[in-house]
Amino acid sequence: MVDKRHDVDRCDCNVIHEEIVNQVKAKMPLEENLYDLAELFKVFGDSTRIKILWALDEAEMCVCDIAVLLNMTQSAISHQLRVLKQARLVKYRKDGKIVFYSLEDDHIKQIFDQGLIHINE
Amino acid sequence: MVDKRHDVDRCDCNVIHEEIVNQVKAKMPLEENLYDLAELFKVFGDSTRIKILWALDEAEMCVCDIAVLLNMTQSAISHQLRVLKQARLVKYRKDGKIVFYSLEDDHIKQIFDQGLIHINE
DNA sequence: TGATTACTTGAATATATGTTCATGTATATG
DNA sequence: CATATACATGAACATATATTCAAGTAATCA
Repeated sequence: MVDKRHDVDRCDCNVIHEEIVNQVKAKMPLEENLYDLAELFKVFGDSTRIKILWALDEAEMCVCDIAVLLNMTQSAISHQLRVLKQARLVKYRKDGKIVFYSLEDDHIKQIFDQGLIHINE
Repeated sequence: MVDKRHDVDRCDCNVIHEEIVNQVKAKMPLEENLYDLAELFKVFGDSTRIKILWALDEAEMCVCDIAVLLNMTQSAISHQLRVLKQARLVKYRKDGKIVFYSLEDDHIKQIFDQGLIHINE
C-alpha cells in the first residue's frame, strides 16, 4: 500500500522527525482557540485601537473627546469603537446624546505591558 | 480672536471635558511606542503565525515539519517565518540543508496566556 | 557533475481592513 | 415643531496582507 498523504509537500524530515511533530501536534491547543487568540490580537494590531484602549484605561471618555485626543474624525473613531465593542474590550453608557465608553476588561493593560517588554528588550 | 482648530470636528464636550482630555493626553505613551506595540500585535494577529509560535514553543522545528504539522505549503510557512524573523520573534540555525527555527523570546507564551485569559473569561 | 532536497523569494491574486464621505437616528434645545 | 448636537452606519476607496505559483539558491548525494 502506498502512503496517500498528498495534502502538502512532504520531505525526508517528516519521517525523521515524525515523533517530535506528533508530540507537538498532541500538545497544540484546539484550532478554534488559536483562531480566537489571533482574532483578539488582530484587534490590538492597529495603532488607532491601541490608542483608544490606552486612553480609556486612563478615563471613561465620549466619542468626540477621543476623536479630538487622537486628532481623527468621529466617524473613524466610531467605526473602531464598534470593533472594540464586538471584541468585548469596551462597554458604553448613554447620558443624553453623549455616549461614554470605558474598558470592559481589567487586564488589557497587562497584555500591553507584556508586549512592551518584548519591544524594549 | 477665533479658535482656529479646524483639524477635526469639535463639539461642546471638548470644552466641558477639556481638562480630562488634556490629562489623558499627558499620560499617553509616545506615538512611536504605541505604533510599535500595534505592529507587534499585528504579527500575533494571524492564526498561521500563532500556530507556528505555539509549535516552536514546544520544540525547535524545521520548515517542512512545520508545514506538515499545519498542513500548509513550505512556501507559505517560509513567508510567515520571514515575518516572525523581522519581528525578532524567532531565530534559526542551519544544519546542512535543513533550517531549524526556534523562539527568540522567552515570554511570547506569557503574552498568549494573557490573551487566553480574556477569551476564556 | 548532474540530480535531488530543503528552503527562499518575487510576482500575482484574492481577500481583508481603515478611513472618508454622505446619510440616518436619537436626544436636546430654542 | 424645527434645528442642532452626538453618534452610528453603509458604501466606496485605497491600502495591506496571506497564500499560491513559478523560479531561484545552497547543500547533499549518486
